Amino acid sequence: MTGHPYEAVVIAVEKEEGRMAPKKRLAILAALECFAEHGFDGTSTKMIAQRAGIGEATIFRHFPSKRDVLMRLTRPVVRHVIAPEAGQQASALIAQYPDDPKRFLRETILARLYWMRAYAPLIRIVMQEVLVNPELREMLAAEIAPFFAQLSEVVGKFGAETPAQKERFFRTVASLIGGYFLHSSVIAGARDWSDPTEVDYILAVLFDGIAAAQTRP
Amino acid sequence: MTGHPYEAVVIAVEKEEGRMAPKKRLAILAALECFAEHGFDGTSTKMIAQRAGIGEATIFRHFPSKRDVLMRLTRPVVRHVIAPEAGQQASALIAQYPDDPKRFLRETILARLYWMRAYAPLIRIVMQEVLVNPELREMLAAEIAPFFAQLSEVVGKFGAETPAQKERFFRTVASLIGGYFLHSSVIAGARDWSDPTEVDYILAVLFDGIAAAQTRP
Amino acid sequence: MTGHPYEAVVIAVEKEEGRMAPKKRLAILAALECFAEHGFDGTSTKMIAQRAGIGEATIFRHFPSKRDVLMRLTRPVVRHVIAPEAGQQASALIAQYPDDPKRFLRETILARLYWMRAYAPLIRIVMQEVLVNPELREMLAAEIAPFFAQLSEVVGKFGAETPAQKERFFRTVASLIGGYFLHSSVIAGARDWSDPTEVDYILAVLFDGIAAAQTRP
Amino acid sequence: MTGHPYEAVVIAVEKEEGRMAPKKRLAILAALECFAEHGFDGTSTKMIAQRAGIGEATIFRHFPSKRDVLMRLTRPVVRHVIAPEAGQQASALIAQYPDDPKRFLRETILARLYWMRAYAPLIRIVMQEVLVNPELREMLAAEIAPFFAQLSEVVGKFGAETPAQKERFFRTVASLIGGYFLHSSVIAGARDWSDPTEVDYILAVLFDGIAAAQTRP
DNA sequence: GATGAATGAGGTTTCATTCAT
DNA sequence: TATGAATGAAACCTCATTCAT
Repeated sequence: MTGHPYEAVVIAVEKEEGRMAPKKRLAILAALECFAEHGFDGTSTKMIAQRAGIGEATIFRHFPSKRDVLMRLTRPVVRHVIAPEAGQQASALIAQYPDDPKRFLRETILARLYWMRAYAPLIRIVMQEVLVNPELREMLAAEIAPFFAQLSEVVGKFGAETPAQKERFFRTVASLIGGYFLHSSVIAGARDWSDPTEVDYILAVLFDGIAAAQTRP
Repeated sequence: MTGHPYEAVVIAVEKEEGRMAPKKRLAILAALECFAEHGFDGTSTKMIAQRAGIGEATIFRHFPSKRDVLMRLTRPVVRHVIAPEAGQQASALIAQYPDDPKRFLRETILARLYWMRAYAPLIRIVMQEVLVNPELREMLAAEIAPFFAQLSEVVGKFGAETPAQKERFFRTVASLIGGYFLHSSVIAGARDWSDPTEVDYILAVLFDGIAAAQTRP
Repeated sequence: MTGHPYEAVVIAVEKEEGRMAPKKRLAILAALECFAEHGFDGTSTKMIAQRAGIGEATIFRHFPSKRDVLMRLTRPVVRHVIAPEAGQQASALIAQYPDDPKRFLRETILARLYWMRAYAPLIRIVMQEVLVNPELREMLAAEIAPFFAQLSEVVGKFGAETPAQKERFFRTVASLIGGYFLHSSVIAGARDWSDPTEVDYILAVLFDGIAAAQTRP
Repeated sequence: MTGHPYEAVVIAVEKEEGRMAPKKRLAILAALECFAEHGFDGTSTKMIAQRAGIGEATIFRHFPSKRDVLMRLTRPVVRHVIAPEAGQQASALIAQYPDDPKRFLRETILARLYWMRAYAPLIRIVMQEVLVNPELREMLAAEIAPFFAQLSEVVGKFGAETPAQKERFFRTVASLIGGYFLHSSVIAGARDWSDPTEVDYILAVLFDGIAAAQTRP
């Protein structure tokens, strides 16, 4: 993660597509920056090319369309970082805290948040685009499903046994994390936030209800 | 709310701007549909005009710009319906259930959801645009603030006393409602959903924690 | 046919689509000139706009695509001039020379040639495009079919009775006219040509064979 | 002519330029197919490269420009096959049928048609491009002239003595063959055609007029 | 109030071609 | 020999918006 704040994305893309041409790398980094600043529709390919210092046509040598630039950035980030790496971590954590699902949940959420922050701009764009782009929606669903499956067992320890219960469990946790992420990065991004503190609050709500959660610092 | 599913928006706008020309009404309804289907940037003024069966220029007789179409639809909905009407309801509910804040919260949330469903497409667009459109963000903040202020007292009954605690309280509730709304309208919109059932689940989580919530049907 | 050499095309298009905006007229005339000079693919919409002295976007207000410009020019010319007007003439000529099919054929061919010359550039482009553009091919086939049907009877007087014989008859005559048209306009366009003389030669070939035809002037 | 239907073109080109690199051969075959399907302007170098399974740059190692691909395919075909080989055949035929010019013409036309079919896609492209590409036009004129000169004497036997008469003679025959070729390959290509039958029809027209020709099968 | 006409600016994408390897 | 990478130029087309009627 040296050199460029989004270098991690390049690495993730390379894991997927193999070593890439230098200008393709530049294109990806520039696209990320532009998308983050102006949103997907607010970004033109010319913008990307100029920021990357490359010819506009070069983008289209490496990506068949502008839409594809977003997809090909998003998929590796989700797959290689959010999902499988998360999967590894989840396995490790399950082994580490076999009798403390609460602790396990805490660490899992914190790890997810860590990566959401690392890719914050991309996450925001995805959150926005996903409401309007079915292709992206399907891709996300496909990538996230295995992660959910893996967590299925642990979720059982919280009393969620039927698929419906599990779905609600995931929705609840995802809502709380997502809500916090948006609050802390979009609505009140200027403030200082302590992820562990907020996650502890979320967990307190989850385990003891919101009233009890207020007694936390 | 007869005639057209989004007629309610027209009524809300008329409360703000007075009786409107018939073609303006058509423009609004068409814009809502288009925005909901393709997002704000994915919608062209030509698209709106065609769906409305009016001339493209007519849109600009009634709205100074495309951006204003969205703003002038959103503001009345938020102001006249979500916020103040909600305020009235909130006052009534507070009076009605002075010693049962839990019940009060339930009714309040259900009422909010009722209106979210009535304006579903607009809500979705706003959710999407708010991430990328600061003007919209500020407008929303300004409209929602008084509503929060009004609820401030009740929130105290749940142990949220400091501003920070109140903010977290609101965030938590908003996240859970928002998450449910998206789940039930975007991700799994085809399914049959029972708002009261799901709200009861949310409340169970809020009051007793997620494990206890699983014992519900 | 005053004002502009291709004015006739505008008139034909207007018969089809109703009175047109002045800039649409300019666009059509410019498109014709450009197509004639550089072919369809060799002509850019920018070129057309510049020659017409209008904005490029104006072309697309009146025609959904560049391809459509060609189609919408070609169809009226073929329909209103080559085919039906030809049909009227054919009827008149049949009536005029009921017992002189040779004379009838002569006048018909001469009239066709007259119009081919009037729209020479368009005819050339169509001849070129038709080999590669199936849409254009189908359109032409549909427009020409009724004309052939109408001539069917006269053709019988030359001994062509079965459909196969009629088809060969048309092919033979069309080949000779087409060959002459290309020779006189593309291959040796600079020379002076006398259409009546050449048509008489063609007819001589048709009626007495090529050897006999040589005795003509 | 095994391996690939257009192999004959490769052989003709090799007669001109010597044994060629394998990828050049692939490029030629692919170019022919693409040109035939989409026309010259409708074909991109990328298309050719993809169909040939080679790199786009490889085309430019073997041909200085896209335009040259067409020219370097066309010239050998015309020079080595249509014209000189035809010349040889013509000499042989003149010797073979010194007193039967009609028979001579029949065999000559049939031989020409045989080769037109062998190079059908190229012929079609040339027919199309020649209308818009003066360079190609001049090249063709230069290649065909000697062939015409050689036939000049025989043509005299049909009564065509002055240059003007000869030119008309060639035009007439070329028109009828060209018309038949287009009819049988483009307009009604799906049907079964018997070249000898149709050539006999053409000859009947040429020698006895169209009415007499109808009595043929 | 309503709109057809018009457009400048800019969008994404394709093109034929060059060059370093 | 062969090609992946790269690109300037230009292609077609769309956009939000103005204006005369």
